[in-house]
Amino acid sequence: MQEQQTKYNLILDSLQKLLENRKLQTISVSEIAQTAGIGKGSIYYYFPSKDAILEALVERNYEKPLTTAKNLSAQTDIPPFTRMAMIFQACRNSSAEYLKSDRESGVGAPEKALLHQKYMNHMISEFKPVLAEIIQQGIDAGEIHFGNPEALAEIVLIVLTVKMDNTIAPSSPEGVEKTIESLVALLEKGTDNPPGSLNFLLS
Amino acid sequence: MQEQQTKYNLILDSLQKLLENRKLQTISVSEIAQTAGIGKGSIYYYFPSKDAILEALVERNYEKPLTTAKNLSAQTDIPPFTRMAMIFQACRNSSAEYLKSDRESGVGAPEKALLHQKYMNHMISEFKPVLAEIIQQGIDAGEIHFGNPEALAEIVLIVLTVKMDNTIAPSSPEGVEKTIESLVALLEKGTDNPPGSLNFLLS
DNA sequence: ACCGATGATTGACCGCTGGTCGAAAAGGTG
DNA sequence: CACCTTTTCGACCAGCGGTCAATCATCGGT
Repeated sequence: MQEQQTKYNLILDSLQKLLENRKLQTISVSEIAQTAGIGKGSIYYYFPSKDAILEALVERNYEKPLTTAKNLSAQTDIPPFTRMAMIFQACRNSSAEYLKSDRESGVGAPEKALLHQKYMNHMISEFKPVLAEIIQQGIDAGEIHFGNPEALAEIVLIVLTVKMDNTIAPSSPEGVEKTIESLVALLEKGTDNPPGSLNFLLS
Repeated sequence: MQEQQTKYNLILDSLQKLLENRKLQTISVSEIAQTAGIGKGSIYYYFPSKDAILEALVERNYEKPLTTAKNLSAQTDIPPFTRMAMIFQACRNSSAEYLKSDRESGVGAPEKALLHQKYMNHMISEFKPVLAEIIQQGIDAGEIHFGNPEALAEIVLIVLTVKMDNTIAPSSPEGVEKTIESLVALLEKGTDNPPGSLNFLLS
């Protein structure tokens, strides 16, 4: 019918909508069902648990930026640092989507811990190999000097993710920017690149 | 009586014990009460909610390493990098205490998200000013070259905490070590210090 | 056109939870 | 002893995540 999207996605949509101004613990499965306009039992036909709904939502949200990042790793004509910045932008955009609720509404981020932990987990583990590959290419091309590309990718992703999420050590937008600037400076100096060669600052 | 420790601490002890091989969500307040050998109602006399018990437990566990770190910031005779390493050790020891359960028992770290988030939050926000102060002293003494000591402290703490917690992007113990080694290398290079001047590797 | 099978949908239901509350015990002071 | 405050308690409550037998929809086979 007019529903080309499966009920599976309908449930995810409902949870996402509810998550915009409520914390997870206060959202009941019955409520998700009600919002989706279906019976509570149906939810357990598509998902084994409430937790699994959240997990699926996280995965769905990072699908797009992840594939663009993967495509990026093949674009060897673009300089590695530029591609790193592009991945950073892709992440920032997609994370902004689920985080705007925290910033706009007064909810803050009291206990969406599970959500945040899952987002960060997904983010770091999925993007790490892609970013490591790009760094490796940079090393091979002599544009980056560093011993362990995997570890470097992890460090960068950890700091970026934590600061962009802004749940764990929350600070003002300017504070986030300062930290990221310093990360960039550290990165440039640590990989024998001149200041300004890494340009993340487009937000 | 023989109880010199208040009931407040008794409750924290019980939660800590239960947390050693169970995830938080499966531990009920009644169970904590039972373990502590008191009535369930008494728990709500000392704590406003289940969440508050966890919060208090986190704070209690980081009390000791935090004060030693604070004392360390006054010991200006010790070189800054050495003091950084000492703080790192203090953190590692105290975090090891609450994490050993994850590593030893088969529980893994499926959903203690809240616990981990709270630990990391506490850790980073409390240690940051102390570490920043030490870095500032290092800059003043000409031993460290970096623009923004606060941001540098934050970057270091974020990476260390995330990797030591090992919940968000879990990896093998060797993987953790590799990442920390790379962080040290990045730090040394980024602050114009020779390789080996920062020595974290005593675990 | 009818049937049976298979998959999808449902809400009443269950055990249990975090949290409340009035009563009662314990403890101190005169 | 009486009196008051601080502590302790467990029965109780609304509501939770999750289950399940019953129902409904769809459709290929005859």
